[in-house]
Amino acid sequence: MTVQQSLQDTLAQVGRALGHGHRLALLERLAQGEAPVETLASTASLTVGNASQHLQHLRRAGLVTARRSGKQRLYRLTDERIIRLLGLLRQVAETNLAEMERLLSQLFPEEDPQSALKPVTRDELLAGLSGGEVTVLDVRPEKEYLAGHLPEAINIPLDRLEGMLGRLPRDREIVAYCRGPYCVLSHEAAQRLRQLGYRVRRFEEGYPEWKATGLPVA
Amino acid sequence: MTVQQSLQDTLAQVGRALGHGHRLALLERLAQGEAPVETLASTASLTVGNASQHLQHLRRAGLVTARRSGKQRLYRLTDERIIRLLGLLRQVAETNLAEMERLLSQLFPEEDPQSALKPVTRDELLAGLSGGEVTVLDVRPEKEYLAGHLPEAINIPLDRLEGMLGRLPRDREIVAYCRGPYCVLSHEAAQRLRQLGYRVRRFEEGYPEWKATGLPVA
DNA sequence: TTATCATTCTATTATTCGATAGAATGATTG
DNA sequence: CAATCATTCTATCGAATAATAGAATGATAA
Repeated sequence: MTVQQSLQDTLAQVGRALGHGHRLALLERLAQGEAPVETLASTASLTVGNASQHLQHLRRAGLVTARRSGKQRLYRLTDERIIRLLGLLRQVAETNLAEMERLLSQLFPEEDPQSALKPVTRDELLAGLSGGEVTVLDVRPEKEYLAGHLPEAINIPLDRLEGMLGRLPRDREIVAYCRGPYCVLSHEAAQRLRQLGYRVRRFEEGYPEWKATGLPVA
Repeated sequence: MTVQQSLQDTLAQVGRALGHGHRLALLERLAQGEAPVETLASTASLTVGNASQHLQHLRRAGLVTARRSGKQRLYRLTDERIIRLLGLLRQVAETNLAEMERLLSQLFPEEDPQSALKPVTRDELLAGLSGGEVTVLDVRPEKEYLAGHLPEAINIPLDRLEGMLGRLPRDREIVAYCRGPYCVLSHEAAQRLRQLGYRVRRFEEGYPEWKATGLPVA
């Protein structure tokens, strides 16, 4: 076994860590911020034991680390670059696998590229923000909002949407975002708000991607 | 099984494709340019049958495609982004896994960051090129050189180094590059040339990374 | 100190994956 | 059309991986 091969095997260990849906789900949740095993397990619909094992796997691959806090153990991503890695994985999959296209059209049925409802790109959002023309809406749970959010974003968790309409402007364009490109919270929110007469589009990325590119967060 | 889970499983398929040393070796060779199965098998030290199976795996994950040419089947990467993906994987592994550090210090023993021999970064090379101060040396096999190389690079395959010294300047700084960050050809060349009195350092990346960032190639 | 709680560790079992050898395919050459 | 060549496909076996349940750890709270 040459050094070259050992290097490749070590790299492969990182690749293998990305090679299971449950681990990707855990990473996606961790991209929102650190969390204890139980939270991670429940958002990924896993038993605690199983989640723990997958987290060990991720830890050995250097993708996550943990710190103690009371009797909990809080996991977090070791590195901002892991979010970029996941983003690239998505891009490569989207452009090269027909299966991805099929699944995405299921997830976001009416967002074909011709539609006026197609998601807002990062550049469009930045332009709208600096021009002061848009209101930014964060529809994630309050806990995730508090751990970090886009500048000047208003937080209305999806399940309290109807009760907090007062905080949204009727006359301005609203851009809703949530956890990431495949998160449906902002999509759902945009649909419901449109029915009520608001002008809303969803952001095509999420909070983690925004943060990972070095843009300001609050 | 929700759509979200299917998406994650599909992404995981791409991750899993990166999760085996042999497949990473195949991808690395493919990053130099398209090649038939036999070439790929021999550079990765695999039997043709085994290489073929791994290539099918990569194909299903959307990372490679093939075209016929005569009775050969030429494989290539589907996407420039795959090179960026591999680069990120490396970066994440290097910063988070102690094992990587250990292996790299074995591969490049005298290149500690304090040394004057530490590799040339992309920015340094670009500066040297535009200033016309450096000679660029490509030590890959001629075939790979002909498939694409850095602008104004001189090709001297490592195994013909001593016979072609006449093409190298004695008074200018020489920057040697090869297949990628973990390729030892340029390292080996630099060592041998230094013994002969040339001023040589190696480029910290390789041809594929140069090309993938959109820099000009010949 | 004991009890409790979050988490990890340790089998166990079922499933998937990787390597090999040999047959099958399918394009090209004589 | 037969022979050859590059590659893929199929079947098999051994190795690695994933899920589960239950025991063990180790920090905190009573």
